Amino acid sequence: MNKANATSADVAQLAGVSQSTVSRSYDPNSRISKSTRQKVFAAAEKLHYQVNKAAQTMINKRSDLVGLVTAGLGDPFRSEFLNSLVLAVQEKGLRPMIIDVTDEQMLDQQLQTLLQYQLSGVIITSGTPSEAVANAFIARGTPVVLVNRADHSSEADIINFDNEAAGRLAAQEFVAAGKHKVMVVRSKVSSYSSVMRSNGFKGALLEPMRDSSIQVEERFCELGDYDSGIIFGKELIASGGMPDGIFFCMDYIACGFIDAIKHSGVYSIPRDVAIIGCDDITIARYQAYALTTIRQSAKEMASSAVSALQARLDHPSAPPIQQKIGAAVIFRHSFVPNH
Amino acid sequence: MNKANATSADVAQLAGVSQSTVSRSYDPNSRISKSTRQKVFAAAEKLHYQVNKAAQTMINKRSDLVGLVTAGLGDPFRSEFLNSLVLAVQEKGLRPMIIDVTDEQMLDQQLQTLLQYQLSGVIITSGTPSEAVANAFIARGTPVVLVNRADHSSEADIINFDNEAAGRLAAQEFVAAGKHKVMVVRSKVSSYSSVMRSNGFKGALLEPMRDSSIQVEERFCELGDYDSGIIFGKELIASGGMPDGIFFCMDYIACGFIDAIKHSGVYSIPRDVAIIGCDDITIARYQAYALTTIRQSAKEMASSAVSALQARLDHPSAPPIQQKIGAAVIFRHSFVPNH
DNA sequence: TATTTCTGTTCATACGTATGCACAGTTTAA
DNA sequence: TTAAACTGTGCATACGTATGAACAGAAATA
Repeated sequence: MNKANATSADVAQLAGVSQSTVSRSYDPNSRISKSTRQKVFAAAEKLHYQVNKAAQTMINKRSDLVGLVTAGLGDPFRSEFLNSLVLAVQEKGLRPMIIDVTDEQMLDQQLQTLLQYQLSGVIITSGTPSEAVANAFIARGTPVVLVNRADHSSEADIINFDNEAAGRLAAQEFVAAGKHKVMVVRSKVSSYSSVMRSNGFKGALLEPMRDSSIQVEERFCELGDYDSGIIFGKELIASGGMPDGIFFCMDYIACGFIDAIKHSGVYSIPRDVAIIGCDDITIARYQAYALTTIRQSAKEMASSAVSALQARLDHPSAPPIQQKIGAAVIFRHSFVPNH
Repeated sequence: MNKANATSADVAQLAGVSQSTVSRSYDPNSRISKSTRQKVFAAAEKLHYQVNKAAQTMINKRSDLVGLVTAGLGDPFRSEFLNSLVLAVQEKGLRPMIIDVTDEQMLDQQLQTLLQYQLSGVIITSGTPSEAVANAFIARGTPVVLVNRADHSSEADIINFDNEAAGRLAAQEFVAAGKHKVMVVRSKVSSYSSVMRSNGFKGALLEPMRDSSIQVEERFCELGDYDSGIIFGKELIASGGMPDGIFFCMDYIACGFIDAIKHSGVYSIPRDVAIIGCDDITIARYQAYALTTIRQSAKEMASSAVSALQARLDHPSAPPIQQKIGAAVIFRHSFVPNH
């Protein structure tokens, strides 16, 4: 059994036909008699024949491999998203190849070796330092899908969560709940998504038509992670001036903030300060956080991205697509609307 | 620029040498004059030449692709581990290809198509219904590394977290702290890891030499996730008989339990009941949980697995390796040792 | 019946790389 | 000085598949 794999030639010999007939048997549009096809399939089964993708790739110039470019999969939303991407890719009969470009030092080298594989397509997720990556693949004629990225220049298909709408929704909830002083918090390191969310939030509160008895302020924390949320919370408690509503551009930060508040014991959530996050990461629903948040559906984003790629493979010269994925409020304990 | 990739023949022509000379230029053990090599590299750079992996694979019978077989990457430990695996694989100049076999229905089909790629190796992680997967690859002569799996029969290399030691460590801590009545909790669905952890825990407490004034009981919850921990906690609170120490075979369950306890307000952690988890997932350190736990180093596991694979590639016929990765207690708030 | 269309198959070749073999030129050994 | 060893390069081929072209026979058309 520890033999080399059976080839189509082996199958051909066993079935008593030519190699080309074997190959054509697997093409549904080919003119092959039923009896011959049966013979071929029987022989193939007996030999456990599996097509050699490497050989196939040489001819098709396509490997059915899809590159999923990401900057780490440490944080929960990213890994959920990647999980959904993997499943969606698999469902289409393609194979996901992960490319982690966390280490920017290695980016160039990574990119070089990546071009060696004849990828069918590349899906680039947010946070990636990827202008270069995208361009390199587009130059080679490999389809590229950008997810949650600012880039507009390219010929790539683009899938974006409706970040502005997310911010707007949060703002509307605070207004409807009669809040007087609200804050929006994002990380100093400006990611496209966070900036748009913050803009959406501020924009909705600064609309000229609105009688603005509501006060809004933008604040920053160091990074977009849990620890930054803790630090931000401690500082805000110490400095005073706690608002009655805060919109965090990332759930992660919100969770850190909540822990800081609870630990201090000074304020109560949502009575003194109501909190809305964004993304709906897994732990947002945990009782310790019970975070009201704007959901970004990882599943929906992923399946849209893969569908876009599939469409591009089917129609390589179609005009680029640009698609927005809707936002929705998920109510939990950290903010409760007036009913 | 939207051209087909340059081939070694193109490089050869530009450099004024033969294709075989180009190929040999990239082999450090080949006899090539310095001047020729320089000419070749210069030409290659000018044409942005990158070797075609598909063609290379046909000759080498190796794609440098490593299959990472996993059952979903939803839960935090799994995704951390996968993250480490991806990085470790990339570091060796190999490429990670994810294979998610969550859907057992598709397993067979997945497996079939997988064999089409000439994978250099396969790393199979726990929870995978993978006896079949492993055997299929071994039969084809593809190296297989099993991580945290019970399988012993095969010719694969095996990397295991020292699950028994983890359980033992937890038990020893409870003994040293003078606990009287302890529990070990795992999911009904018996995974290899959980069973071994539980056995290690019970074994350490039932040693014949020990003067056993300590009472130990094993309990089960439905699944190995957060929600099961919540349910388990509620039931235990309702039924009474709260022990003074609980070892959870998975951090995940422990987090759910902690939330259930806090929500009920009846007991205090760690005063009434001390808690030790296992794995050290990301959120274990969050203030909401501050979980004392037995760390399973994802990084260490991953780099060991990849190193084992690398060794196997270098020496295909070496005897199978079996390696244990050590456990260590991480102290946080849910259990504080007497000092 | 002669011609055309259709069906089912085989032949031959291309994809891009690595490598055994042959060979010419150069250096070392005898 | 002649033989032997070594160095650097090119030629030819194999890897396994897909596909255009050719072709033989059957069926349909004129």
